[in-house]
Order: sequence, then structure tokens, then C-alpha cells
Amino acid sequence: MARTAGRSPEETRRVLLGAAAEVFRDRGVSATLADVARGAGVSKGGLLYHFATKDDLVRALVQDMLDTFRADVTAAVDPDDTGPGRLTRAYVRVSLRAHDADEVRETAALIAQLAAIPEVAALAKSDARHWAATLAADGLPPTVLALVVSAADGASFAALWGGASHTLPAHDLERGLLRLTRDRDLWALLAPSQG
Amino acid sequence: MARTAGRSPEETRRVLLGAAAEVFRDRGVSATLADVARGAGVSKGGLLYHFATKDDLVRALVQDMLDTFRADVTAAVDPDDTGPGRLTRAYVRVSLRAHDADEVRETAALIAQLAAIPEVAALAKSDARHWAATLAADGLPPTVLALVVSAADGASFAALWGGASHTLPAHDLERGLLRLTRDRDLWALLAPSQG
DNA sequence: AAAACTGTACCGGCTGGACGGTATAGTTCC
DNA sequence: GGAACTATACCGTCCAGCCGGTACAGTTTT
Repeated sequence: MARTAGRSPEETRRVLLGAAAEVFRDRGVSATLADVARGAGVSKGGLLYHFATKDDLVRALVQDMLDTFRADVTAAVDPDDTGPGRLTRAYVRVSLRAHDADEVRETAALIAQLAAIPEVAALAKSDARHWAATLAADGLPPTVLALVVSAADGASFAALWGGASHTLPAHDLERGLLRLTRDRDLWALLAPSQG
Repeated sequence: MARTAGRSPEETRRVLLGAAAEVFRDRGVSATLADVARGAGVSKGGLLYHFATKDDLVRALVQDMLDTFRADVTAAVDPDDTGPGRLTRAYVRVSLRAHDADEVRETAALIAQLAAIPEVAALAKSDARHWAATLAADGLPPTVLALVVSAADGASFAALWGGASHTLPAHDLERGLLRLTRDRDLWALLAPSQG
């Protein structure tokens, strides 16, 4: 009974975060520390060794999810894609791909649940601001950008309560959004100056 | 100590739901029944007379919000608008108008928080399915519909953590979305058969 | 018409259990 | 030897739900 067979502290931390994500997603944030610990195959004491407080755990979890999403998007940027909107396209791809993979769905559900915790809300808000600034520099017209990003966000969130809320396959929606980021005829038709 | 001066039970129920919405929005679902009761100017016992259980209260609240949103959309349908997409346009208007008015924002925050409660998730899911079916019969091409509705949902949700996540004013986004529901040139450019 | 009764709408104190956190003693790996 | 745990016991707090009452509005009885 000690350091669980050859697992590094860093690994344990990650296992704990993973278990927290799963347990909180399934049973809500009100789930017990004991539950999380059990889910990770770690004792409650062990959990509290790594995260001194439940708030600590929650904060770390949210930060980790935010970071993971950002890293995913950065990694999803197509190196051959040099036109305006390349980051936005990566954002769309990750959002809708993850939507299928139940990945950002967890993030969404959790962040939403946790938005009530002021400190967590602050984290998310600062992250959102950062995204807004980054995406604004991506070369798309503001209307197009807002439309595409809102739709990507909305599609991710739909999974939260709808499952398959709209009957259109995510893949088709993704194609439509990507086309919106590329087709300048569409941009023109959406420009505010238009009728 | 009796029936609070001239207030009907129905009124009390509504006051309680209103207080629950406010308190849960501000302090999360983990807020106390006593807090909700205090917010409504009712004793905890009185609250529990109307809603036998905290889950009961939550369920009733979510259902009420869902119903309210649906009623708002129905009421927002423009009688002079007879073209395809008229319901979708009402949906967009309510979503983004409420987004300004912090109205659907509450709904979103709450439903999101409550999505972890299976029974509530079921309510929301069934509601989402109903919306999908209703909107599908609105006469818009599937891709356009999915894009517009996703964007409207996403914009509502953005308020959850971002506040003003994208710098575009909601009004401009609304105009873009409404144009998308009307302009057949845009439909053509977004049609799946296209490049 | 007044007394007796009944049901509804509430009040507010209480409690039992759950949960976060602490403490401590022991164990195993680096 | 110290970091990284396990296991267990315990404490204090907080809160949902229960319960015994109370006040009023009707309804029925006399």
C-alpha cells in the first residue's frame, strides 16, 4: 500500500483529473471527493495530497480542459492552409469533430455547470476573451466570423441537451461552415452594407 | 401566520419559481432551499408545501423555462411573414434579443448546470427533439437551418462564460442570420452539391 | 346565524445523514 | 530520508426533508 505500481505523480494527477471529468460529468459537480478518488483508483487522502481542496481540483480541471481545447485547435491548423480564416477553420473542425467524439461535450457540460462558481467563470471569461482576440486577427469579416464561431459553439453545446438536436449530420454542418470561411461571394452577400 | 395577505397559491408558486431562477442563476443549483424561500418571501416549509422536493422544484423550473421560451418564439412570429423560415426567424430574434436581455441566458446557464440531473436532461432532450421536428418543417434547406439555429444557440450560450465573447454586436449577428434565412442566393452557395 | 368541522396554505424548529477537510500512523519507491 | 502515497478514524458544518403547529376560508350541522 503505497505509491501505486510504478506510476509517476504526474500520471496520478492526470488520472485524477480524468476521473474528476468523468464523475463530474455523469453525476454533476456535487459528486463526492470520495467518488472521484474511487474513480481514479486512489484513496481520498491521495487525492487531497494532489489537490488540497475541492475547489482546487475543479479549477485545475477547468483550466486543463481549456488548455486541451486550445492545443487541439492549434494542432488542427492545416499547414497548407495559408488563407484568411485558417485558425477559424481549425476551431470549427475541432469543435465539430469533438462533438462527435464526446470530447468537447464533456468540456461544455462541465464548464457550464461550473460557470456558477465565480472563480471558474473568471477563468472561462478570460479564456473567451483571448479566443475573441485571436480569432479577430484571423482575417475574416466580423459578421462571418461571429456567425461561424457561434454556430460551432452552438453545435458543441447542442450535444449537451439535445444529442442530435438538429437532424443534419455534424459533417454537413462542418462543410457549410468551412465554406462560409472561404467563399468570398458568401462574405459579400453577408456584408452589413448589403440590403 | 397564515396565508400571506391576499396572495393566491398560484401566485406564490410563480413567485417561488422566479426566486428559484434568480437564486440558482446567481449562486448555482447548490443554493439552499432556504435561500430560495427567502428570495420569495416564503418560509422553507411553505416552499416545500408547493414543491415536495428540491428535484421537484428544479424540474418545474426547467419545464417552465422551456415553455416560456417556446411561447416567446411563437409570439415572435411575424404575422406578415409568410415565407419559408418564418419560425426560424422568430427563433433567432428571441434567442438574440433575449441574449441582450439576460433572459435566455438564465435559461441556458441553468439548463446547462442541470444537464447533469438525468431527469432534467431527459426533459431538455425531448424539448430539443420537438424543436428539431418543428423547425425542420419550416421550409429552409437543412444546411441553412442547422447553421442558423446552431449560431443562435451558440450566441445565447456565449453569454454563459464569455459575456461579449465575440466583439460583434448581437444585433449585427442577428441581421446576418436573418439574411441567411431569406436570401436564396446564399442558400444556393451553401447547398451541399456546391463545390 | 353561529358553532363545529374540514381542507388548504403556510410557518419554523429539528434532526439525521452526508460531505469536506484534518489527523495520524504505516508503507513503498526513488 | 523524504516524497508519494494507503487506510482509517474523526470533526464540524451544512442542509434536505420532516413534523407539529397555526391561520384562514369554506362547508356543514344545528
